[in-house]
Amino acid sequence: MQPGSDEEQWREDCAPRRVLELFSTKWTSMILHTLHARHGGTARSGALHRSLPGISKKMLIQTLRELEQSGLIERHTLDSVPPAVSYALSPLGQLMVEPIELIYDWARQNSGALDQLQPRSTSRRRG
Amino acid sequence: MQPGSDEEQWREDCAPRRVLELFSTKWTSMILHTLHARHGGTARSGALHRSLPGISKKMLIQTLRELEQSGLIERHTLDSVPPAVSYALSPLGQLMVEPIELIYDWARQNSGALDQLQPRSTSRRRG
DNA sequence: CAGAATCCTTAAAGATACTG
DNA sequence: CAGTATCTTTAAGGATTCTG
Repeated sequence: MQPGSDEEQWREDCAPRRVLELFSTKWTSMILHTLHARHGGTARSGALHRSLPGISKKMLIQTLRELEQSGLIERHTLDSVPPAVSYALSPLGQLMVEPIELIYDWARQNSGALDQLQPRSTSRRRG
Repeated sequence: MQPGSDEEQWREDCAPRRVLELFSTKWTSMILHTLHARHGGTARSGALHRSLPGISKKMLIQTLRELEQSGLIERHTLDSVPPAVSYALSPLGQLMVEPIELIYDWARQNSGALDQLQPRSTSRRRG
């Protein structure tokens, strides 16, 4: 088609790819979605864990750390015994929830058509 | 929030997760996007390869095979020498391009804010 | 040109046990 | 409750070589 038009989007580091890279790890988008859609933006670790059936404690904490380092969530701790820790979407995190909800909404609206989607023979992500 | 509301979306096999799983492999969404946005839905293998800087021939063919098996693209071959093969978005593929373009559009519109996104220390996806 | 066949490296994810 | 520390598995992705 137009070989050289809008060259930025083919760069390795363009915005779309950064967003998609965020979606490429198993739990990232699900945690952000759950935090937003099920907990209104803030939740304690345990509550979040219970909202995410199938996730291991390790993957939960690890992903939360990565999200924190990316500036998408904030970790708030109440120095009590037993410890109480909550995670909240940062402003940037609230922004990143937008495309995630776009996907969720679109997918739910098209779930009928998506049933035709054959799962890949390879991959199947070691779940 | 509402613990038990809309229980489907927390299932392992819900539509949103199937879509996101498709995005989880490195080249899938980029190939579909390129096929659509740069080639109008159909392209020959070589042209596609040149439109995707950084992809290896192996990953291109492998991902194309998976997309074909998922019913998202169709492989058309002209039995000539040298061989000519083209790949085209199927109706289902054209549907799946929708959420991909949603992401691309959203990301381009918010590329400024996305510059704040810190890359994760781990991961960095072996590219 | 389009692709198959190997080999290899690493990271993503899970299991399990332990700590304050 | 919230989190760390290992250990292991496996598959995703890449490099290279070969073929019709």
